[in-house]
Amino acid sequence: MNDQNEQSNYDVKKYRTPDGAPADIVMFTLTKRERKTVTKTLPLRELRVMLIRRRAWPFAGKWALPGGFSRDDESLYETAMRELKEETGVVGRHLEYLSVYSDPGRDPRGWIISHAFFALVEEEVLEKRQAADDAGEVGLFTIEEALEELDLGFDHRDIIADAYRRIQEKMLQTTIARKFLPQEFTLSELYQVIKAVVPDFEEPNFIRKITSTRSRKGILEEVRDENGNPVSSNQYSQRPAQLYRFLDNVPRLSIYS
Amino acid sequence: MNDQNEQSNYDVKKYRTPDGAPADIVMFTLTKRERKTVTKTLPLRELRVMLIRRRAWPFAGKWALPGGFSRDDESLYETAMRELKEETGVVGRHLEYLSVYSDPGRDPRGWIISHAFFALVEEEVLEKRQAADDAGEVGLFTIEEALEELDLGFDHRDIIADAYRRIQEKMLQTTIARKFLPQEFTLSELYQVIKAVVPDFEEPNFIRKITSTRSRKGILEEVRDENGNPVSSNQYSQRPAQLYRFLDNVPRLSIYS
DNA sequence: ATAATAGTGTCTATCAGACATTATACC
DNA sequence: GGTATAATGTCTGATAGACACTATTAT
Repeated sequence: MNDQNEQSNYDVKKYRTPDGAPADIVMFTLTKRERKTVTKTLPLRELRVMLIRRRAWPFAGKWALPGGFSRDDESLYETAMRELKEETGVVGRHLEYLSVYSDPGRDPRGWIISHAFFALVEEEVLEKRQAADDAGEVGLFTIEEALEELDLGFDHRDIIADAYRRIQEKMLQTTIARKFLPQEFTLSELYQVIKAVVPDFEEPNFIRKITSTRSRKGILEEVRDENGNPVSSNQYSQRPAQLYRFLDNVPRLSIYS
Repeated sequence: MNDQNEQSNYDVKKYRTPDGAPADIVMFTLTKRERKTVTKTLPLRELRVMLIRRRAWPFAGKWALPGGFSRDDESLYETAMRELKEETGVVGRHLEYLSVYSDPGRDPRGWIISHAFFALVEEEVLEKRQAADDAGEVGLFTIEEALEELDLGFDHRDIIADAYRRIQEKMLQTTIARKFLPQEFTLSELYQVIKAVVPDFEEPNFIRKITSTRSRKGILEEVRDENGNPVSSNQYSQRPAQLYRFLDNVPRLSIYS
């Protein structure tokens, strides 16, 4: 029998092995800022990324993504969930795998292969959390700040750039907008959320397209009360606006049809 | 000074580290089979996955994805390129990252975090290669065989299922169809390639849509000779068919517009 | 002539895109 | 009444979807 066919002959330490496999999390949130105007109006929404200031070597003092090393009893998804909770206090939000970062030399601590995730969180969840800890060590930055102004540790600028591209794509092709909205929302709110993530999205006939084109049936439904009457809200506008909620249907997109 | 701020105090071996970070490759190819008919006709095209029969423990004798461990002087993408070449003889084809597989216990050799890639290769490249090595050890299987009939090693069934979903999505949303086609091709060939990967794709007006809708301008262009006359081919049909080539434009897709 | 695949005509309903207009509130 | 946002009307041209029809070759 071939001696490679025996477990007892297998030596897991024959070659050098990685020094760690962390999960790093790009946590996106939409901040809402009240606007002081004469009449009711939508708050300003801005896409922001959470960063923490590093205390330890390497890159001590620099801003970087929250994250930490995976353990041998958990999947990387579980690592990301755990670190998200430990480092930022956020629990159970949308968390999705992005990519792996493995260029030799990317981490001065050794051979460290990092797995990036991105999370989407409503601002309210963060506000509770932030009050609870050391304010100077956690920051919410706009994408422009994170990508152009800050000097980030590791290759985290690349990771954030990739995550931004991914979230823009998903914002247009899926219904992840729901992660930044309450259960029931107006179409202006939805439009504003999309534009906050994809600034060059323009759709003058947005309301009509989303409400009355056959090909988009199944994305949204009107909210109705127990008598079947449409429910509207005038929280953000003079004239009340119809409330909608997301359904689970996402049309299949194709460049060929 | 905080003692965590010194490189000299950093111990990379304080915690258990992974026993390896392999790259596994889901190599897709479209096999072409001549059909014996009275007249000229397109060959049958079928999507297939390359598997190798394992020689060593674990899962010796079972079919599994080609792949191998990453080294500390290369990125995982480079690992995948190298393994693709070493294990299958294929060089320089489309190779793209898929996802990470890290469930505890997924590999009996230890704590091994696997990185799946997928590759797209024309059949011709494989044919040259296959003749050159031990025929029994390499196989090309249809997706149905790989997912339903074979008993694969590791979690490779899940990986193939994920890769299949991904390639179906990309086939409709990008121009990766070009990876399975010659530089210049007819619209029937393109349609056939799409259907080989996404069997339920149906578009009766395919030719008209791709050639004469404004919103799809920039995907394809007609091949023309030095005098500007359209070039056609009758390799696969009685009546010659116009040849096309891909351009670099891919329209941005959105469920909202 | 016949068969086979490539490609166009044609018709209706739907959709896109651009503006104008009306509707419903608060002030 | 004035103002702000929500929603609809309306018009033109483009597209979708279905089916019939014509075109170009090999045999």
